[in-house]
Amino acid sequence: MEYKIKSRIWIEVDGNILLGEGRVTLLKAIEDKGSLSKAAKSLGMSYKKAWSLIDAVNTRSQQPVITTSIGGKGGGGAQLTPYGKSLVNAFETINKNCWKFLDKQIGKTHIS
Amino acid sequence: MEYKIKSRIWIEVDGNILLGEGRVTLLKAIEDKGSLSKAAKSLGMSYKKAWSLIDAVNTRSQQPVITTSIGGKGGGGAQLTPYGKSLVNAFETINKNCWKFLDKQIGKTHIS
DNA sequence: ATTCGCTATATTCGTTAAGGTATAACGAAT
DNA sequence: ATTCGTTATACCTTAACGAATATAGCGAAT
Repeated sequence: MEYKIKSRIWIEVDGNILLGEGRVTLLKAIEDKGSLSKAAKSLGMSYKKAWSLIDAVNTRSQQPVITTSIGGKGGGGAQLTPYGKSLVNAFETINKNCWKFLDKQIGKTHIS
Repeated sequence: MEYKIKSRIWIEVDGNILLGEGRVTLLKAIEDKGSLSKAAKSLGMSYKKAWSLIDAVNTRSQQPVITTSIGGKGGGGAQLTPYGKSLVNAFETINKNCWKFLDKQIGKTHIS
C-alpha cells in the first residue's frame, strides 16, 4: 500500500480545454506519422475521435496546429505547423517541470 | 483570447484515486458541519454521492478518515479523524505549492 | 476513367457512469 | 411507542460517452 501523487495540467482558452496530455500525444504522433489516420491507429484510437480532438484544438487556438491535404499521392496527410510544435514544446516542458516539482514535494510531506 | 494553465493533483493508492479536490472540499465541509448529509447539502451534492465518495476514501486509505454515529441526539453525525485532517492538510499544502510553481512557469514560457 | 488512401462528417447503437428515488436501521428525546 | 435526523444501501432510470458504420470528396498516379 503506497501513496502516489499524480498531476495533470492543461491549457485553457475562454474556459474550454485547448491542450491536454491526450491531445499532445496525438499531435506528436501526427508529427511522427505525417497522417491523422495513421496517428490514430498507432494510438489505438478511432479516426473520428482523433479528428474531433484536433478539430477542437484548431478552432480554439489562434492559429491552426496542423495543416491537412486531401487526395493526391498517398491520399493526403497532415503536418504539424510551427505553431503547433511550439505549443507542444511549451506544454511538455511545463509538464515535466511540474512532475519534478511534485516529486520533491512528496519528500517534504509525510503521509504515512 | 487568453491562455491559462490549469492543474489538478490527486493522491492514488494502487491505481485508484484516494483524494482529489472534490473529496478534500467534502472532507472539510464534514469537519465544519459535523454531519455528512449537512456537508453534502452545503455543497449542493446529493447525500448518496457524498457517501460513496467518502466510502471510497475510507476503504482505500490505511485508516478511516471519518467516524460516524447513527441515531441518538441529532440523528447521528460524522467527524473527521486526526488521520483525515493530516491527509487534508498534506493535500492542500502540496496543491497550493503546485499553483505557485505553475504561475512562475507561465512567465518563463511564452505562448503568444 | 479508375484506383487508392486519406480527410471530413453524419448517424446509429451499445455500454457505462452518474444521479435520483426508495427504504431500512439506529438511538436519544419526548 | 412515536418522532426525528442521520447513516447506510439497494434499485432503477437517465444521460453522457465512445465505438462502429456509412458516405462523400479529393487529387496524384496508373
